Amino acid sequence: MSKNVHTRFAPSPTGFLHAGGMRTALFAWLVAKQAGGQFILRIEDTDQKRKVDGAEQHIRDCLEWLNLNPDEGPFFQSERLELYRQYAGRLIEAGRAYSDPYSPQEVQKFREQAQAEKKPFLYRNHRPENPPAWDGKTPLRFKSEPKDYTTHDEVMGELKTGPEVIDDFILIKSDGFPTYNFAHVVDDLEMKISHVIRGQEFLASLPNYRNLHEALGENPPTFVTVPHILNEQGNKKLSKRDGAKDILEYREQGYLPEAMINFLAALGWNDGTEQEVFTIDELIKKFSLNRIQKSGAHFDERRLSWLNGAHIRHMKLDELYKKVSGFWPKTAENYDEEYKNKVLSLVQQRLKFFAELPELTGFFFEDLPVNPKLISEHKQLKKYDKSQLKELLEITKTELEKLAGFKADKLQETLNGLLQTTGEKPAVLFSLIRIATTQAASSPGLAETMEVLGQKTCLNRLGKQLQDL
RNA sequence: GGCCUCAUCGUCUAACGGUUAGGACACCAGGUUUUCAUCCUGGCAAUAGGGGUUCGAUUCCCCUUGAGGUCACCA
Repeated sequence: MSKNVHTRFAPSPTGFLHAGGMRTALFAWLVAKQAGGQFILRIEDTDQKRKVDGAEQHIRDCLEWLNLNPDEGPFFQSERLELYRQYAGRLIEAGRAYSDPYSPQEVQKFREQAQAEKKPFLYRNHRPENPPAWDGKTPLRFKSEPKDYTTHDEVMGELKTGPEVIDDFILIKSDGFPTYNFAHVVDDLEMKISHVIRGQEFLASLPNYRNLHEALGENPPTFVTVPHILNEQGNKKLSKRDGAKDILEYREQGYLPEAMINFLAALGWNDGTEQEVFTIDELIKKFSLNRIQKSGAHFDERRLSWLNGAHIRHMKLDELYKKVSGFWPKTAENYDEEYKNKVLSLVQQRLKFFAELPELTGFFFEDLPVNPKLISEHKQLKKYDKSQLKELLEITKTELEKLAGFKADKLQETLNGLLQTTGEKPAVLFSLIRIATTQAASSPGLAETMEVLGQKTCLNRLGKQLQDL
């Protein structure tokens, strides 16, 4: 029998989201969508000190950008304190929770002592014999029952652990807020979460969660532990302080959500075939937890960039046109849609992300100043005298002036004819014309570019180049 | 330090115990009458080390090494 699939993304609002958190959200979303289940957003704001203004909105913006919209939520743990108290009451009644009588300093001493002995710290070694009744002003501890576990994880497989990893962790802090360890278990039960999908940092705590589930008399969910994404150097888990980028920076740079999703999904997952580029629908269909990689993966921005270019190339022009609207150079505002569409069609195949658009298309919208370096540093043209270049441009100009109908195929004919009459190689003549008409280090095909620029602009620019020679 | 997890080209990865260890990114070279890009062709490049088990090991077992995580009134 299959249970209803409920997954959740449960970040704490402590800053921006990076690729690691975003991928966890994506996996949870994919699992829910694939099964026709529910994807729930839960904000884990139980640490008031670390809470950052705007972080929650940022989380929603990220999800919205990638279109991973929650079916339920957001729920806020800070608004559910009563619920955690109820569960805590159940544990106290069952004799499975007790008041922690030590001061933080005392606990710290125990910890240092354990460290000095090169042993892991276990609070339960100091478990008080007759703790006072819990008054809500001290931490409430879980009274664990250390034992062996074999825990099944959908990614990691069977995990065997001994009693030494089970400890009396804090359920409710002295400020009245629950810890993550307690709150997430309660919420996952209450929200009927079927698959708990989260990062590797929680792997070591899994047995403790099972112990808590047993104390509550509840069944654990399916555990899905996703390995970390490492930074580009590969020596650290991706983290904010280590220079990981805010995921929204990629939106600002003009990356496509579908490319980002493709990239994140393929970072640690594959479908077993040689397919590299996936649509979102394909991912929903093909995603599988048991093909998630067990080892961490390096974040490789070049791969993201390639993938984004690939997705851009696969787009229909009018669709692409809508997406790039905010990225044109300022000078493009005087030009109409038809013109910009033509320009876009010429650069579509060389666009990696939209922020490159101004650099790639600037010369379509304004006359760039003549840049003598384009000739003086050109590997062929630098060998020519100015007078020679001048002559070539003069001939070109006269030919183009005569031309009626400034179309790419006609232009190509004319340009080919010029090769004949001048006896020059394309590497010389075409480069020269291209530089004169664009003043750019690179451009789309010469004839196509000239057609879009139009006869008047081309002749005008040839004239300017001639004056400079 | 204890415990846990992981280990194939620089990177992402494929390979029922039997493959010339495959693909992709990146890089390099060539081609598509200029540049950049696309596209095509080719090239470089990996099973961390050592022991087993087996007719045969990237694959199973052990040890070593390396990497990551965890041992908070953070999540």
